Amino acid sequence: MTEVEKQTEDRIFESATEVFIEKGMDGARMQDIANHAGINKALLHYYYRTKERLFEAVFEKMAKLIFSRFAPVLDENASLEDKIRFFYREHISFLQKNPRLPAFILNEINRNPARIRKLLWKFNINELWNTLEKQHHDELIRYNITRETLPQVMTSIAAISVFPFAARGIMEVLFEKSGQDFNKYLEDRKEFAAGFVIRAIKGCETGTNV
Amino acid sequence: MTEVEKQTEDRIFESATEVFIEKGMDGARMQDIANHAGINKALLHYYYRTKERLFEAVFEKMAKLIFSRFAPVLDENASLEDKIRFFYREHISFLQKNPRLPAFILNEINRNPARIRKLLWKFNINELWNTLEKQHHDELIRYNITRETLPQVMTSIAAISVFPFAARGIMEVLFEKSGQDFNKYLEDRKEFAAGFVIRAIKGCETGTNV
DNA sequence: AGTTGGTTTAACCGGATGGTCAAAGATAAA
DNA sequence: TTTATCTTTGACCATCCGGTTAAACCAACT
Repeated sequence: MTEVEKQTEDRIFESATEVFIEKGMDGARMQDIANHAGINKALLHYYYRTKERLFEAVFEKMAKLIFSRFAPVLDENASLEDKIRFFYREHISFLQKNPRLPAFILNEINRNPARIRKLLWKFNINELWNTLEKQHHDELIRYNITRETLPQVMTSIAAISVFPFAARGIMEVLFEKSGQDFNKYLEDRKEFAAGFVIRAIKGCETGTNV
Repeated sequence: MTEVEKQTEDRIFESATEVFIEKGMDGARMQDIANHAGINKALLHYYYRTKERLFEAVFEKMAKLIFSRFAPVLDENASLEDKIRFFYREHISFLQKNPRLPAFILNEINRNPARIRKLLWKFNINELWNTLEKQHHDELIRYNITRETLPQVMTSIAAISVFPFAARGIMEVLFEKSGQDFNKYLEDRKEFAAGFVIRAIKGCETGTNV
């Protein structure tokens, strides 16, 4: 039945997601995924012909999931500063719920750059920047952010929320040793990151107004 | 002869480094490493008994290489701001020469957290922070950086230089599409990052002086 | 030349792994 | 009940891969 079929296919997909995220494409075993889903290994190949295709399905879903989180920021009708605050609150909360996602994506990007190339090719980055420039034209000028420095700013913003998760393994040890709590750090980071970035871009305001 | 022996062992190590960095522990094949070094596969096991040990040797060397780059900053006798500038100049230059290192380290940390745990256990992070606090006590107070926010600041600093390399695969595509140059971006980033961070921490100076 | 000790190789081993296949089970239509 | 179609399984296969072994090679010393 279609009901059962969907159930099985979904269970496979979910199991594959867990195993792939934990072990990566190379480290994951089809047998592990089958065991995890409580089914026969042959059934994996019945629904997804090869390991490669199964992985592709998982990766694409996860990549879209993580990138789609960037979009809502643009829809908001708010000042640039408020958007930055909104972004960090949402984005770090999302990553708290999916803490292994960044490492998974970054690892795969490194392992197989061609895949992300194909995926990103549809995605129009120029349009995103144009939108940003239209929405916040005055603010960008006031903050002295040009077409040249915009990538610098954007990547810095992303770095600050993604890095702690990508380097989670190191951070947890360091925090443990210095008697601090990683979760508290993440919770605080939502506000800290926003303040940090806003101060950084306000710091080079042109003196024309204030 | 010892001369020849060293040559072989070094050639193995170098080949292993290249292959492991490109493919990761799981993706790398002993046969590939042997081919790359122009020797028989059995010879790998003669010098490094197992794949695990060979990888360990490579990983430890690379980890030390990347972390040792953080130390010289402390030795400098300079203001905090100058140290930040110095750090980004040096660190980004280093990563430009070893662009795949961050992804390699981060990936392995994710794959096998126990290893980095063992490695970092010797390394005393508290001492590093104490040193920092002693060297820049007044500046930290002026910038309102407390024992609680210091990790926030430090991780943000690291994130800003490491992230572009960890996410290199994405960035290159995006830059390519928007007609900008990734290398130019990295070159500019040495100064931009420093300015960005300095403005961020100066922005919450206590008003006692200025 | 013969012996010794370290180095290098070809050939091989056993288990893991991605993938296939034919048959059994289940389900709904006739 | 029979038939047809889709789902699920156990058994199996070919290949890959890390690792071993025994013999060849080679340099130094006697």
